[in-house]
Formats: sequence, structure tokens, C-alpha cells
Amino acid sequence: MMNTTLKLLAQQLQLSISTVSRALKDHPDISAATKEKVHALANSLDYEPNAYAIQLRTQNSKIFGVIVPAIANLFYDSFIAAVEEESRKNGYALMILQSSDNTENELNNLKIFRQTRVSGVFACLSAHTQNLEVYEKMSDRDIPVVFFDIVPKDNKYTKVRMADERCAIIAAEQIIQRGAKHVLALFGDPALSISQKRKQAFQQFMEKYAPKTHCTYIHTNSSAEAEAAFSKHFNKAQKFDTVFAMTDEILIGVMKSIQALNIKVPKEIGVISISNGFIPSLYHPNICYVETSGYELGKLAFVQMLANIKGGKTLSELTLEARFVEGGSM
Amino acid sequence: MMNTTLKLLAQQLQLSISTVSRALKDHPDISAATKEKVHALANSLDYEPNAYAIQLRTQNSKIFGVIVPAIANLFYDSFIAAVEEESRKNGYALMILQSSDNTENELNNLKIFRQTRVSGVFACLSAHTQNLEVYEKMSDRDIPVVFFDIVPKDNKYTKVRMADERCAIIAAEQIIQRGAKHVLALFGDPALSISQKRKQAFQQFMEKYAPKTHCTYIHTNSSAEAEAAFSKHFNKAQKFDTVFAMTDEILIGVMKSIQALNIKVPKEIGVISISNGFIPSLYHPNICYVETSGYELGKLAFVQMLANIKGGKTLSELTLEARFVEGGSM
DNA sequence: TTCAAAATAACAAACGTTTGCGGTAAATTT
DNA sequence: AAATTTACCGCAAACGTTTGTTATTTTGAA
Repeated sequence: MMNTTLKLLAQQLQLSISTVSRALKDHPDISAATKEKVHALANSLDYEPNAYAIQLRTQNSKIFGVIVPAIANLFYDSFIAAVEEESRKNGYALMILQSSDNTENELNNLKIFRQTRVSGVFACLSAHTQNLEVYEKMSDRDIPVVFFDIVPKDNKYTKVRMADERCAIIAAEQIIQRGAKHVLALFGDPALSISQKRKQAFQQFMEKYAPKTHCTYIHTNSSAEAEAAFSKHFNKAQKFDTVFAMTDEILIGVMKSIQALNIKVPKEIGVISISNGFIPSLYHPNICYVETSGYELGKLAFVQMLANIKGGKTLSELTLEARFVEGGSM
Repeated sequence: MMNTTLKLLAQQLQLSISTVSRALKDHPDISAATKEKVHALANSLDYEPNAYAIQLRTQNSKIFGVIVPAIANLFYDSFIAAVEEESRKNGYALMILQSSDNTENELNNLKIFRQTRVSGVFACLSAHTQNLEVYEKMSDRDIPVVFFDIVPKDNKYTKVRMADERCAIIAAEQIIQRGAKHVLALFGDPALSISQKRKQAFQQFMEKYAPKTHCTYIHTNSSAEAEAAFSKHFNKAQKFDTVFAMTDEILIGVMKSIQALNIKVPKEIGVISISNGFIPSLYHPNICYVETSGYELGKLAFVQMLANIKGGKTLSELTLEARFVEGGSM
């Protein structure tokens, strides 16, 4: 079927293309009568403007690009959901690409975004991306970039992220408040800055405010490792009364071990984690956690993006405050 | 910064735009020497073709649209991941929109896709969408649509879905094989065709091949409902030896109740579900499940899409075979 | 009436490509 | 040496919009 264009409408109405174009967007130059006629025909032929022609003319694509390590991820998918909601409200669509934590993919994705002339990109750095040159290229093209979650250190970028240190500290506060004596604290890949930050903040806080509490710190790289580490340490003479899991992944491992050993929560052990909230709700009792909301972060990122687009440059780092969510696990 | 275009390259090289264009795409009309020069300059100015101009000229956007009820969903996000992988390999990008199971959103999304002139759309119907007129409109525009998961009944559409009935039957087989005597079978929203199909297939199979097994059928709409239903029924005189959960959502509710009541799996009760695999792996022992892989479905959908684009019309329904995955829960 | 000022609509260029066709010079054939 | 290929390249139109400028008509005041 022939696509209906301005030209077609113009021909049928014996008007010029420009008149039809203006009528459609309610330009004051056009008389009410003409507008009416144009709208009528446009509707009946259900005219839909060609986004590509518009972009070509106006240099504005009304599309945002999003790069995440993985879509299939409890945190990122809620981030995406939030950004998508806001985008829709503001007349933007989303193009989502995943890097699979692979720098090469990240590069290709950025290229696609440049070619698509996206209006902006939300980027989460791949775990080991060091070279930010390609992001500079986006700026050269006047495409604003809002980094989220895994962000570069340099202050010249716009970024939003969780208050990682605060998360760990809030967890520590709770642990102290409950009067824990022996804590097993499990953190993620020690090569990741997020693991380092959380571990450091947690440890410092504990040492300062509860020097008598005995803490064991362990790094694990997967659910399975966490599970193994937990059961190994739990069988030692020194029983823990509290376990802290830095991520959902770790929590999952811990909980499997707890179920396997048939340990009673919270009677025999208290459990607390940092999470988006979904995994903690899977268990009975619900696990206490410090909330890091991908959804909230998405909303925040979008605000930054809009500010960036409207008001020019907004070079700042925004961190999202975390809060403790009560469960029955402590 | 000025975007580098063909025109710019042409000027700098004292060549015509068409020559530059042809040189860049290795057209035989152009001499090797010229090609070399053009490529060199294009690289140093890192020229990137304007996708909008190309689309305007060639009427081909190289973008696929995807509509899912929700991105933040274990099944759909793996579906998306698969489609995204394949798309990238084939030089397409993805535009992902969520309907939130809301027909109005679905309509708007389709509209965006039409305006963006996507090369094709992958669509999962909203739970209660009846009117498929808008999808007809896509066909009018020669935009192929591949339905997945929740698909229309009409055979004129291209669709891929899980073998829903088979899933239920495989589960029933396993239940019979383990010699269950009393089964509690939990299904989802009875208004959804998927619930109906699975329930019907399950029930028929059980009645035919294990008429003496006593089954209780219940429909629930959420995790919480499933949790409540399970604990309510478990306390009755007649204890179940096996519970079947049609979805992850239901399984989550069931498992919470099982943990709350401190029931031993599989000693006191056998558990089996239909799932993507993630949730069943969260418990100890791992829950047995019939696998419905969003990832696999995505791959399949993509094949269909490509066939549709290349070979014209391919009106058929493909179903993805399910398989049983052993856990320790039965 | 006459003329300036609104009101209304048409013209045309531009956005960056692709591509059919035509043109010129060099190479090859008679 | 004339005629014909062949190799290489440029011209120009088209894709569907938007928008500054210009042309025409209508209106209202002088």
C-alpha cells in the first residue's frame, strides 16, 4: 500500500505541501477552514509523518539510546523500565543495546547510536572499560551522555549512581543496632570498584562504631561461590549470628546454603543484604535489605538527561540515597 | 562539531558526491586509486553515514520493534536478550517498548513503530487485547509482525510460542511417574488462554493416565494469592504429596508458604513447575521444572522474522518444544 | 474609491543519501 | 587513422519533511 505523505494530501486537496504541513501543526498562517479540511483528509487516509524525513530536516531523532551490561538483570531491567516510562511521556522512544560487559560490543553499540543520531545516551560502563575516548566522540557530536551505575571517575561527565558507600554503612548500622557479635560479610568481585567501595565503607564503619564485633570478610564471584563460602565458614567452631550479602547474587548463594543446612532465620542467623528488593521477597521470612532501586535511578537519570538537553551542560554527579527495608530476617 | 557528510568529503577531494558514495561502497565503476583516497579521508574525518537519509532514500530502517508486557520479567528479558543478539549479528538494532499489559499503550507503541518505519515488529499481545485491527495496519504498510508467547488465534498471522499444552503434559507425566497420589495444581488467571490451555491439557492427561490420582485445581492471580491458597489447602485433613505451579509467580508463592510452614522438600512434598529456570534454581533443593526458554523462543522468533523479510510471507505457527529439567524437589 | 495592512497560501531550498543515465577520455579494435 | 569499446566519473532527481521568503487576496481604514 502506498504510504500517505504530505505530497499526496496536497494533491488531493489542491493545496501546496507547505500549507498542508502547516495546517497539520496548527500554524496561525492557515485559516480554520483549510485546517479542518486537511485534518479530515489526513485522518481518513491515516497520515503518519515520516520520522526519517523529519529527523533529516530537523536533526532531532527523539530517540534515546541505552547501554546496559545485560537486559536480563533485576537491577537493569527496572532501570530500563523507568527510563522507558519517562521517555514515552516526553515523546521519546528507546533503543536498548547490551554490552554483555564486553568493551567491543560497547563500542559497536555506541557506533549504532551515533549513526542513528540518538538524542542522548544512557550508558553503564562495561566492567573493565577504561578508554572513554569513544564517549568523547559522542560529546563532539553534541549527543549528551548520562552515565549510570558503573560510572567513570572523571568529573567532567554527567553521572548518576547509587550511594554505594552509604548502602554499606546503612547495613552496618542495622547490624550494630541488632547487637550482632559475629558477622560474616560477603562481597563481590574484588576487582570491581563497587566491591571495594562497599567493603571499605562497611569495614571502616564497623571498626569505628563496633570495634568489639567480630567480622569476617570474604569476596566471591558468583552465587555458587557464595554458597560454598557460607557453608564452609558456618561449620567452623565460631558460629556467626549475622550474615551480610553485598548483592542479590551473593544473597541467593547464602540462602541456598541456609536452606540446605536447614538453619532457622532469624532465630539462628540474621540475614541482611543490598538489593533491588525482588530477591529478598522470595523467602520467608522476607530478607531485610538496603534498597538500591534501579527504578529510582532510572527516574533520576532521565531528569539529568532532560536537563542536559534543555539547559545545555549539566556536569554533575548525583547519587541516589538508599533506605533500609525491614524484613523478618533479623 | 560539523558532521562529516558525503558532500564534505566530495568538496575536499574535488570529486562529485556520487563518486564518493560509490567509492565508499566499493562500486566497480570507481578506480582503485580514487577508492583509496576516499576511504582515507573518510576514515580520518570519521565519516558515518546518516541513517535517516539512507532510510529516506531506501525505505529501509534496519530497526526492529519489540513489544512486551514488561521488560522487567524473567521470561521476556531473556527473550529480548536473544532477539537483540541475533539482530546485532544481522545488522539490525532494536527498539523496545512495553505495553504494561495495557491495550492503549500497545496502540501507541505500534504507532511509534509505524512512524519509525521499523523493518519488522516482534509483538506479545497484551493480556486482554482483542482487536487486532492495528496489526492489520502494519501489514498494510508491509511491516512484518511476528507474534510471540501471547499470540492471536487467527492462522493468518506469523507466530511462535511455547508448546503450552505439552509443558503441562510433561509435568503431568513426571507427576505420574513419581507415583503422586494427591496433587495440588495451581494455575494462573483463568481469563488468560494460556492458563486455560495448560489447565485443560494437564487435567485431561491426569484423568486419562492416572484416574486414581486425586487432583485439586486452583486458579490464582498473584504470588500472594498462591501463597495463601497453598497454606489454606495444606492445612486440610487431606495432605498433598505433590504441588504443581504453572508459573514462576505461583511457584514463588508456594515456596514462601513451604518455607513458612517449614515443610521438607521433597520428603514431605514434591514440587514441580513450569519456568524459565531462574527461580527454581534459587531454592535448595533446586525445584524440578519444565523449561520454557524465553531465550530459545527469541531465537526462533528471529528466524521467523528473517524468513518473513527475505522470502515474503511465511504464515505459520511454530511452537517450541519443552523439556523437563531435573531438580531435587521430587 | 484608494491604499496600506493583515490574512492566507504558495514557492523553493535544504537535510544526506542513492542511483539511473549520460558524458568524456583512454584503450582497443578495425 | 577512424571507429568502437571500456573505464571512470559527474549530473540530477528523488525520498518526505520544515521553514524563510514571496506572492496573492481580503480587509479595513482614510
